[in-house]
Amino acid sequence: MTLRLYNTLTRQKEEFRPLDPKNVRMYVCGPTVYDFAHIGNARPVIVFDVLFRLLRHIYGPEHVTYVRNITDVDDKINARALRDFPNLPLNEAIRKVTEKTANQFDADVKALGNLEPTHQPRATDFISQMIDMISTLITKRHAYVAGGEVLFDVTSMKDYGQLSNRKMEDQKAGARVAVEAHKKNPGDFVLWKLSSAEEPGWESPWGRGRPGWHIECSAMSKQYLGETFDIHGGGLDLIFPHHENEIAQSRCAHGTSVMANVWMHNGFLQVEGQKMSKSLGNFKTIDQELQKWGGELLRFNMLRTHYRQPIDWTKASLEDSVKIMGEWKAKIESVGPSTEPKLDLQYDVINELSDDLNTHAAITALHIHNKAQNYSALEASLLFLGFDLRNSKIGRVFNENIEELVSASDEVVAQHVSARLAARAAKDWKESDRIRDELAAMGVVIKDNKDGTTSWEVKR
RNA sequence: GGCCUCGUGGCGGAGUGGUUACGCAGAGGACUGCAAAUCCUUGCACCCCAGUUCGAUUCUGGGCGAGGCCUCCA
Repeated sequence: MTLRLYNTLTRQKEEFRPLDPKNVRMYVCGPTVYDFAHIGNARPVIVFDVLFRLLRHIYGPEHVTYVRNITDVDDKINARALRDFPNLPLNEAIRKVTEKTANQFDADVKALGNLEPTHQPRATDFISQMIDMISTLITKRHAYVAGGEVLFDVTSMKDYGQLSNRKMEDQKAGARVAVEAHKKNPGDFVLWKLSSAEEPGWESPWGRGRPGWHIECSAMSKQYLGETFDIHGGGLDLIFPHHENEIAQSRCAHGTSVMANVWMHNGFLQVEGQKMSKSLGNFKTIDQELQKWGGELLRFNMLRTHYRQPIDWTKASLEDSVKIMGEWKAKIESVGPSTEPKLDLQYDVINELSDDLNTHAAITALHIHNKAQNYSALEASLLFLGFDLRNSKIGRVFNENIEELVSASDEVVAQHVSARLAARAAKDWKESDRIRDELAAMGVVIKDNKDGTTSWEVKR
């Protein structure tokens, strides 16, 4: 089994060779918890969960460490805290905001069928490690204190810009990057900044303040995965500046030539062909989409597109997914109760995933198992990918929608169905069809089964 | 301006130097009182131009087009 992964650092697919097969280490940047996570936030979580599953399969579950952080120190959180809890002391208000949204995130992610990461650290629990790292950077002359901030000096690192392939002099300094007098170079970034009395802060050698955005990931990855590890993942937008700066911090602090061997980035998500934004009114939270479609469906829809491609999140595509998943669920259940389907995991699915996580090709393999009526293999593969269709509600309309679509109670539907059965027994086709039309008007679709019974389901 | 993606049939979306992607929708058939569901069969493609090649959708160059990043936005 050869696992090949596309590495942003080298811009090509490479064979994956862990530093230590007994402890394969992966770090993924998680969300900033200032509000409900949106559907775009779900993409890296799902994509890297599939990679986590694949690594566990190849190296053994106990030999893979997966860290996904939660950012709970951020100026947007502060703003949210002031807005939502104006009467509480700021630190308390912040904790309320981050607890609520972090719990929501956990619930969302679980409903999407993701395994729990090995560790899910919060930035605020690692302030002292960040302070230590910043001190080291100052000692090694990679950082300096100026204007109430500790700044990283990008010229102190010869190959800064390697990941994003950027040279600082090419950037439109002055036009896009604010030139601030206290910075030695426009590209220097904040490691620590002082807080005013109203802002949250921690004591440090440089005064009461808070960490910059990038240092937390450097500190937490060091804590759990060491100075050098295997895979670092996140969204495309994090390549610059976040990941570039993480690399700078970690490598300069530890004196290493690499931070992570493989850097992986998922593509962005659009909604109905447009960028998702609050101003366009097409902003979708995971929670809303879960209510509407259910976790399995969102997960499936996400994996139908290769992780590096942009994905267009459309109703049409979701409905397509409903058809596929609904059929598979029916097929899997048609063979009776599950008996150890895990034993029937086929090579083809693993093989496709091993080619840079080609989930779409893996799904094609599932279609082929379905076609071949190999439902045990189908179920095994689905379980491997995180789909438990037997316990899902695919094919059923969700929650409140059922009320909208079916304008009659179950009893009324049942009365119609039995009246129609009687008409059919009497070969009164006209009456039978009339009742069927009536049911259709209520939003109910009739199926006459081979065994003479009639079943119905909600019309989509 | 700099850096980076991508352009495949009605739609979604893989992949490949020569041979069927796959799914949805469409068409035909089986089954059915008629339908639905299911099963079988099937039409439809690789942005434009030049080059390399026996042969390119796949490689190289150019063009056109779309998107992202350079703003603590996954």
